[in-house]
Amino acid sequence: MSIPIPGIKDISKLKFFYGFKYLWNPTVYDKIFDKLDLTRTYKNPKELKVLDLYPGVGVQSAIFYNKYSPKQYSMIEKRSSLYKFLKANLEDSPLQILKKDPYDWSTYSNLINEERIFVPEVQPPDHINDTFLTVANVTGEGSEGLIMQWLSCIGNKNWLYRFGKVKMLLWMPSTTARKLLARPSTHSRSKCSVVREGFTDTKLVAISDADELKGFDSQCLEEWDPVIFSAADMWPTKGKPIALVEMDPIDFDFDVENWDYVTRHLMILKGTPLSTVMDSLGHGGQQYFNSRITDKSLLKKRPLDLTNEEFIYLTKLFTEWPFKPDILMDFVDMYQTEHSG
Amino acid sequence: MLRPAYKSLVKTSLLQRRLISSKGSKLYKPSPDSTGTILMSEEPLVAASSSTTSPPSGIIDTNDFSLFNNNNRKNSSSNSSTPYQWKNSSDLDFDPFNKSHASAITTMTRTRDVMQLWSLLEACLQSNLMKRAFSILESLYLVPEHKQRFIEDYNMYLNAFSRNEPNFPILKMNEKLTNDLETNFKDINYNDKTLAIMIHHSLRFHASASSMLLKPTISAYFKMSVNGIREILSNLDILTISDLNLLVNDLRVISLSQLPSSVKPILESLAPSSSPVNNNQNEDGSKNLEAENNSKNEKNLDASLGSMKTPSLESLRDVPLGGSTGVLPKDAEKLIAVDTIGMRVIRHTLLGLSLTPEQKEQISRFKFDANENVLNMKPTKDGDDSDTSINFFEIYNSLPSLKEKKAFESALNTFNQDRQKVLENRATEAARERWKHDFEEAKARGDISIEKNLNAKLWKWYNNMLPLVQEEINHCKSLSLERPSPSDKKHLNKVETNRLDYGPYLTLIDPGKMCVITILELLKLNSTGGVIEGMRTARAVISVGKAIEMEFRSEQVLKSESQTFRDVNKKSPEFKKLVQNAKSVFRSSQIEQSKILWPQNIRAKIGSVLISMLIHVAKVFVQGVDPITKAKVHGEAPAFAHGYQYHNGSKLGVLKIHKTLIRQLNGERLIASVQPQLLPMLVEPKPWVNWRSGGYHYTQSTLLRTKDSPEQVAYLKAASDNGDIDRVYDGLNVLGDTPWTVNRKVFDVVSQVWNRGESFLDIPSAQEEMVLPLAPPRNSDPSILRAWKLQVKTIANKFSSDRSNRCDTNYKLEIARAFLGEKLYFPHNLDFRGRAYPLSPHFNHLGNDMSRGLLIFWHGKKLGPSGLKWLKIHLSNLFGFDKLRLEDRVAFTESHLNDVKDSAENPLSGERWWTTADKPWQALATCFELNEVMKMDNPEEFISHQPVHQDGTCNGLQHYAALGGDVEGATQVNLVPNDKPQDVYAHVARLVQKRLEIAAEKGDENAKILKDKITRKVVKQTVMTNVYGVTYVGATFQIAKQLSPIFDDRKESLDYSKYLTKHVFGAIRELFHSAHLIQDWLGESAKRISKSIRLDVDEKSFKNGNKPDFMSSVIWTTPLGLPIVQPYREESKKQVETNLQTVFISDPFAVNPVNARRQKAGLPPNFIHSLDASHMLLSAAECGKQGLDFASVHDSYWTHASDVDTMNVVLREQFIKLHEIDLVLRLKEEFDQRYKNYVKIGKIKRSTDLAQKIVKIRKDLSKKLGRSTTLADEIYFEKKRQELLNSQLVEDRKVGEKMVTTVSLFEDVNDLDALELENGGDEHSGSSVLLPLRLPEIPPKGDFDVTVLRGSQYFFS
DNA sequence: GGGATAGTTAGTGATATAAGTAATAGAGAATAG
DNA sequence: GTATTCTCTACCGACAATATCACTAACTATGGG
Repeated sequence: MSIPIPGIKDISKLKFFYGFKYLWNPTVYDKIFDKLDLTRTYKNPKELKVLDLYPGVGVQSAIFYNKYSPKQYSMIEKRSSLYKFLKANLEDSPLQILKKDPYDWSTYSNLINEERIFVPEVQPPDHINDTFLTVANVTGEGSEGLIMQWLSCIGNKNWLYRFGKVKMLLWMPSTTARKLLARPSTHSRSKCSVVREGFTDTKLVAISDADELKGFDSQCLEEWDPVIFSAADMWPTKGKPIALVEMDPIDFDFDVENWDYVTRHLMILKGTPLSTVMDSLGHGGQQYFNSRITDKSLLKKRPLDLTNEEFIYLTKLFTEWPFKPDILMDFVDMYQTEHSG
Repeated sequence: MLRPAYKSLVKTSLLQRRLISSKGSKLYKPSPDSTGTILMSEEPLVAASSSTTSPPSGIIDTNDFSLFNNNNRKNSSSNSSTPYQWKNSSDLDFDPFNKSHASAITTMTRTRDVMQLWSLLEACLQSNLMKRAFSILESLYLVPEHKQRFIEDYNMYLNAFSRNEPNFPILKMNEKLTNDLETNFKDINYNDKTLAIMIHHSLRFHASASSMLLKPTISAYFKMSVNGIREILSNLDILTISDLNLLVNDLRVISLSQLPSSVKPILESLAPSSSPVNNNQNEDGSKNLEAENNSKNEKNLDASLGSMKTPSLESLRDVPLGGSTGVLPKDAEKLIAVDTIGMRVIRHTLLGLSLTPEQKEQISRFKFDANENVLNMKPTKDGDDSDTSINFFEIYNSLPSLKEKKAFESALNTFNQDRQKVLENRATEAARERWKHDFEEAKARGDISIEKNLNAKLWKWYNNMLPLVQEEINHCKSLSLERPSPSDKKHLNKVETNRLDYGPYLTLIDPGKMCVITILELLKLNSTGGVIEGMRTARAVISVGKAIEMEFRSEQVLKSESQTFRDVNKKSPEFKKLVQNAKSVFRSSQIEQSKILWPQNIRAKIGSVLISMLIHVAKVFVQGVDPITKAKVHGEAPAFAHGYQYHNGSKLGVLKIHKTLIRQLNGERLIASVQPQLLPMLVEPKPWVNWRSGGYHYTQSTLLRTKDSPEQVAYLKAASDNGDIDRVYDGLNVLGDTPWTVNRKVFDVVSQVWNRGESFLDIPSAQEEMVLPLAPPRNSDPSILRAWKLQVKTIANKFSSDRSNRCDTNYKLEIARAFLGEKLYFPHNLDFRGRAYPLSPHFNHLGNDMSRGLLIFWHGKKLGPSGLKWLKIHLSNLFGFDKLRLEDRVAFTESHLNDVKDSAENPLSGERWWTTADKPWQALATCFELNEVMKMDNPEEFISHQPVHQDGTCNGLQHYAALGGDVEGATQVNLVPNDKPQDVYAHVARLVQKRLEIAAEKGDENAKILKDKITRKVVKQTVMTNVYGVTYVGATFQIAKQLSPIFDDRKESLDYSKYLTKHVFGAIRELFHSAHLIQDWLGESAKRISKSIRLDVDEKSFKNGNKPDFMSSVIWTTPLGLPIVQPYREESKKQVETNLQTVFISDPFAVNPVNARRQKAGLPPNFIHSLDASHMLLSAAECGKQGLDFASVHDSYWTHASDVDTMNVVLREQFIKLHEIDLVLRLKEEFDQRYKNYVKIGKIKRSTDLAQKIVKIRKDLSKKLGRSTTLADEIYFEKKRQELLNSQLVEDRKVGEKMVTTVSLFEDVNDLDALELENGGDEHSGSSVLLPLRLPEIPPKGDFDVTVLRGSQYFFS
């Protein structure tokens, strides 16, 4: 028995949410799932537990379920109209619909620890967790921060990543995908792409606008060979293009806090060569790094040009700096309140 | 839950869209057809025409309020003596008094360019870059609007040229002038100043190479005079005293009587004993000029000279005549130090007084040399003070007779005049000297001492920085010489291009001074702007730039002063006074002349250049631990580091200060880094005589703290030039003339507490390190990590705010220490509503309780019959018992006399009763006095210095009650006599309580829980801020803060607060119903005004034909004639590139649409504040007249205990005077007049006749134009109609009368309100039309008779 | 010497930045449609 | 013609985002006739 997939006529009645968009065309989904070839990772889909964050109207959820029939498929949807929509469509299906807020950390601790509704299996970090998959749609314009936070959770090995290397299929605005996937020496290279490089192996799977591809590295594109669909295949049809990425955590071993500080500060002046930019790390930074960096050609590079390996190297030097600044004090207090009754 | 996108993303993009909206950029290049009138920003944007044509009338020029006595609303509009000055003049221009909005758009665009050019011109001339200056002149000449004033710029140039080339022959100079004006600048005519320059040049040339041509040439120049010889001679910035001496006494081409009165006495005394022969001869010729030439300054000086004795010839005989004109002083600083004459005389005077032997000893030892004894700023150990300085206050107090006191003060004043000059001009050098001194001392003790001693370190930095600065200046100079034309920028790299921008400015000031200023500024800014150990870069670069500019300005004044008076050597104190007076008049005019301010971007650039050099050289020794070897490592690190921090994803440039230095700063006495120019003054401030002359002697300040708004300046200047705000000056001058001194006893206590480093009252303790909680493991739940981060942040912020708090206290204390025993004054100016503030930051009587406790009046007055009572009441007030009957307050103090005694005698070791007061430091000060009084047999004889306060009870509401004639409200705020004071807050609390009880009975759960928790304190802040228009949300937070101790859960407390706020608002509205009606009226009026359109707005400025930018701000005139312009407009900020980073600063010349929301929210409080400011200034002026010492903190008036009764009468009378006329009605009439021909966009029913007519006009028009019409088109035609109607030609007027426009149709409509559709009405058939702007009817006034408050003793108490 | 074209640059506008939305949430105005 | 989206949030003293890239207009330089 397969689960009915909501059609465009049904879903177009719903009003939209701050740029939240999703692919609705099942044929495109077929292509995407072919490309993903999930059974490679999940050899036994019957044991798979899927957590679907912001499923929207559940098109993807239904297709996924029909394809793989996982052991558990839980959707977390807070927005009332969408929740109602899901309830109505999937009333009698095995898909679980939970009205909780995916933004709230406590949702997960409740779900997993207290209520024990959704309990994934902890697996060692030598392979991708083959019984737990996360799927999310964070295409809303204001929700980019959430993606970045999830990324840093990979670095912290907390949140869902305490269960091991959990794959995530993540819908996001294509601009966000471009930022995340930027390679060194490209215009879009930024801190978050270094983070992505440091913690994950990420691939572009699908994108809603062929024009957007020019923002990505051509070599990578060749390798990824993403599914390209048109704006008509998503809802709402107008608005900014979206992209689907596949995100696998990887092994890493460096001092995350210091690395975070170093990358953050260097990427501010990302066009300034290391021969002058190091002072922005703290009092006398340039002098120190000049004395420590042995490969002088590195000094000619700009932060924008650095690979994560190079950032890790700089971080190592940074942590060995006797006069390094206090990285905890790296913020300003904008809101001093005065005046009391 | 996912948040809506707008919060983060869209918000920023909108901000950005706005700042770069096409408007801003287009303004740089005005379309060639925009031909506005000449309206440079320093020119009155306000009707120049009206002020010249309309006779001064109405309230502004009348010295009493008799014109106000019209209490009848219906009558007053037809009254011929209208309350505002401009009413008479409206027949000339169709809107004569407001050129600021619309015309500004077309003219301000160029103003911006001109301003930049000016400032550059001035800079180039000062740096002797004559070629570049000339090319700037050529650019300026091309600006058509500027032609009228061009000659002034040319004069500036010519003068610099003459200064540069003193040996340029007379004839050649004449040739140059002729050539310039006849070929280069054809349309320009010389003026009298030009002639003055030529005369000055001739005289100087003659001095070095005597010329036969001199006399004929000079005579010729005088004959060429445009406005008379006197006009030429009045250019004292050009002609020196010795020039005048030559002209009068040697060449005898002019007579004494033709001289400006300020210098006449000096020249008289310089004259050979036989009186000038040709006196009468010339007098006739110049008589007719006399009337018009009498400038305000001269009048003022005449007055001040009138009371002064002219020096006898005897004493002046040996004053050398300024015969030789020699080479100009290149270095004006040298001239400063010369001024030490007469100090022996002072010493003699002082020694002649009845002094103790010790005092005499002190005075004999004391060097009366202003340069060596500016202030007690030396970082000596405690207790040393007495050796090096004199406690003038003690000596003054110990003098037995009034006569001797007078003599003492007079001598002190003479001394202080010099010290003030040094203070304002030489302070940077003084700082430098001190550093050097400390360095040398430390050096003698060894290297480690240098590192330990802050000043020694600063000296090292200074020395290392100086060559860099000099080198940079050389770069700038050579670059400027290479490239005289500013547009010639080819082959320059980025650094050089920038250099070309700031170079001319940087070369103006002594490099050494710039180094000192930079260092001082950066130290001062430590821990500001929320940065943990450092400051914001943007703030730093601008502060340094501003400080440099300020230094430049005072140097300028000083330089020209010493040039003009350079040949006058002073021998006798009498003569000196004469010169001092002439100088002060001179200074006023000089300061006024320096109209040009440096552009903000230049300030930033200069600041960044200097700071980056300091970063480069300033090093500190640091210790660290090698993370690998764990060994202690020493090293040298830059003291400052430039970096960035993020806030909400926005970058913020910061300058970090090294921890090591911070620690050192915390332990130091920071006097070395106080901005010396803005300390309290040692002599009476220069009286305010016009809008930019008053306050400090050499440092320029303006009457109004304008928010970079040319509009505000324009109105202010017009009012000032018109003489409309003299009464504002009167009040302000009284405030400035009140002499103070530091309360030594309180100071000693504060000092002790401070040195202990413990937290005491609101002084936080001196912490070395902050203690942070242990970090949770990395893989903890994100929520736990977040909580920890938040905790760290909170602790760090607390730490940082404590430190900056302590730093602030340090400043206050050090300033107080420097002024121990001194007589000091606070120069004041006004915020844009007219409220007065001291100019000197950090330490003044508006500061916190400690600052106030540290200040007492210099003059003492016997308590007399009522003084003791008031002193006791004062103490009770300070303890918070200000809502008791007066006799009960007296009783309170009397019941605590033992506590008073203990507090005074053992302030720290005793019971510390005083620390339990609401305002402990002031209470302590009062205890000290009371304790002394109690020792007296006759308390009435006690001489008191303690200011006693009289505070209005909810002053804002008092004004509202008076405005609305609201009996109930008036009763609540003590306008009505009562035998005990009303407590508004308690009353509101009771009302809320009652409401809650009712609600609770109905079963309201919230009410049941809250009903017994309502205290005065809970509602106090909300009642207070309600006057300022606090919103529901804001009030909820306030109440939540009060409620938070009661409820554990923050969320819960907030929920209750929300509920409670509704009731509090309800209660306030009920109690002050009338006040709220006025508030609403003000708000509605402001809204309508700021949504209105001026007709003569350039119709092209309508980007979208139906959506104009609203440009009209709310403007009104206070009862004292001060024009208030609400400066709330949309901000436009730009990124400016500097050496360190780009900074984001607002563009002061941009003309932006008004911010209607803020205009609306601001009017009620601002209007009320403009009234309480008027009340204060009126009271101040009157108190001054009656010989009282007076000070104020907005609605708290201070005077001596003995004078409180008098002051109480004065302030009541002034309040009554103020409110005798209906101020709301007056405001409405002013609005009606000012915004007469404005229109607004509104909707009317489409079905009406009128709408049909409008549609028809539009159709016709549309046919003619061949496109659909817009509102802009309609505005254009209405504007045309108005122009025709106001035309001089009869035919035109006839055409105009026949013309029908969509607006003119409304002329016959009486009831606009009935016609107009309210927003969102259920009618779908409204059509957008232009309606004449109408303000809502004012709420009816009640029966309260304001005069009854004469008898209300608790009105102010 | 004049005009065209390629190259350069100054200036402006757009966008990204970090990463729990600062403590907060409901009204009122602006804008899109 | 209404509905959605955005913007505040008590007045004054008071005090502020920045780096980089794309694009364009204006200007310079060049090389060929």
